[in-house]
Amino acid sequence: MPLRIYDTLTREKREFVPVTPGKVSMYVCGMTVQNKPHVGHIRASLSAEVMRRYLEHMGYEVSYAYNFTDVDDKIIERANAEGVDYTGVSERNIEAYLQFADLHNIKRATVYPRATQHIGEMHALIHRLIDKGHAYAAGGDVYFDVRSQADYGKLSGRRVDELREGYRIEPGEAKRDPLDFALWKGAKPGEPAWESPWGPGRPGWHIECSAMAMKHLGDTIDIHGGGQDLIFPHHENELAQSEACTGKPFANYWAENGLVNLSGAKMSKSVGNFFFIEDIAAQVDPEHTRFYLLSTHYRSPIEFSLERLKEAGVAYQRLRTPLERANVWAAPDGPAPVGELGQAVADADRLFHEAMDDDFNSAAALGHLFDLARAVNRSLDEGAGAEGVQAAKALYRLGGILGLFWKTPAGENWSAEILEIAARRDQARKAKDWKASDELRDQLAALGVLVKDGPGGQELKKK
RNA sequence: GGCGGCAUACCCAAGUGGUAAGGGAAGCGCCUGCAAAGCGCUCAUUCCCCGGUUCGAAUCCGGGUGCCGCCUCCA
Repeated sequence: MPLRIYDTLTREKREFVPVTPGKVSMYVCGMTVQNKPHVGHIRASLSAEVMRRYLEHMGYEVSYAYNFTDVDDKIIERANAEGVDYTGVSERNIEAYLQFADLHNIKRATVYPRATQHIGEMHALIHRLIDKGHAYAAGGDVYFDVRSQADYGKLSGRRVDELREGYRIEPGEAKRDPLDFALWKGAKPGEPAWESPWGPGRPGWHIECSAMAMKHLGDTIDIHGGGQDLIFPHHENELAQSEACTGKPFANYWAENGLVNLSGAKMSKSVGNFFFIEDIAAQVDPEHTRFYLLSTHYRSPIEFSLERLKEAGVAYQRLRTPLERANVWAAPDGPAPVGELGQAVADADRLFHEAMDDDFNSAAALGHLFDLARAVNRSLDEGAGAEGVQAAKALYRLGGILGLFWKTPAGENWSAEILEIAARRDQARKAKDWKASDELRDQLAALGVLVKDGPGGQELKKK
């Protein structure tokens, strides 16, 4: 079954056909690095990354650009407040983003272009737009002329004449039409500025993405991602100026991800209700967070709370248990399972791929993994040995396509106190002193250690 | 006001014409000294409401209701 991807522009799922056979180009509007990364940034990155992983799994060579907008009003504002250069703020937040992306096993993009490193490319685009009559310079700024683009609004389903007159024109702006947007902003005193044919200034918000996408991926990219909150105006404007410039389609599939909600409302910087990923990572295993984010389709909104995450952790452990029982990380390859177990592996493999082929439906794909986990546990219970281990490895590989199961079961560094209590419990248990043994188990539980008794004796596990 | 999306069990969540995946929680059973884990079984005659199309609809059409997002910076 061919891969189908939902496209915001045409509002339908279409079979995926790359511009160049065997290759895929992806561009994702990444962070404006004015603050530390929050959960929404991680979700967007993850949504795109899973597409990338799956495309690579299918044999495509993927070029993936994730950009950083490293200069804007809020970055400047913050830098001024801290008495540092704007790069002091942007560099720090880019580092934080990469750190937490790594922590959640988000593969590094092919390239991380930054707005300020593409000033020349932006100037070139602006020149072309002015030459073609789609842009005009006014008062040190340069604006895109929205009405010069007949199909402006096609991505977000808006029409210029229907757009509410609720915007405002900043003092000093010289737009011909209120909907026109800045390609180049003339510098105000004290702001970081770059020289340009229109005077010193800095990029408008949208032109950077067109410049970076075209430079690194070409005039027409296959997949364009980012949060759904960017559809208008950002993606709309990106599309308009790019197509006005090249006359070619800018992106073939607009695959925007759904937003993260808190208590039913959108997580938002402006509202102030958001979680820094740093704070989540301090309390929740990154594997659990990744699993949770993948358990809802990428285009649906997702509720984020510690309770949900905790539930997801329990569910995720169900998937990991058979892998740990079989120790797939260390087990050598062997003959594929046959019979009923072999059938369970084949079914899971097929259903997993069918789900992912259907617009990267990781939620459905994960559901099929649970069926395989049960089959593996059953075979392990029945002493299937090597076959069960190979079935577990099949589960491990499927999860790996989604970037799960990357943590090997770490040998825990138990404190001397815990080891001492555990030793006493082991003794009590061997002496069949159940009362003492259970009390000691309670003590360990209070210290966050779970004790499991198996044929080989007791086993300690972090709760 | 305009544009878009969503509404499936106690909770989360798949499912876009063929007769309701999966997970959590809960209950029963097996296993276990007891637990934990695992396994087996139970848990929506029904998919927000009302009409319609169809042999057949959670899925399509029309009309409601509710919630969310965008229209200003936001992933």
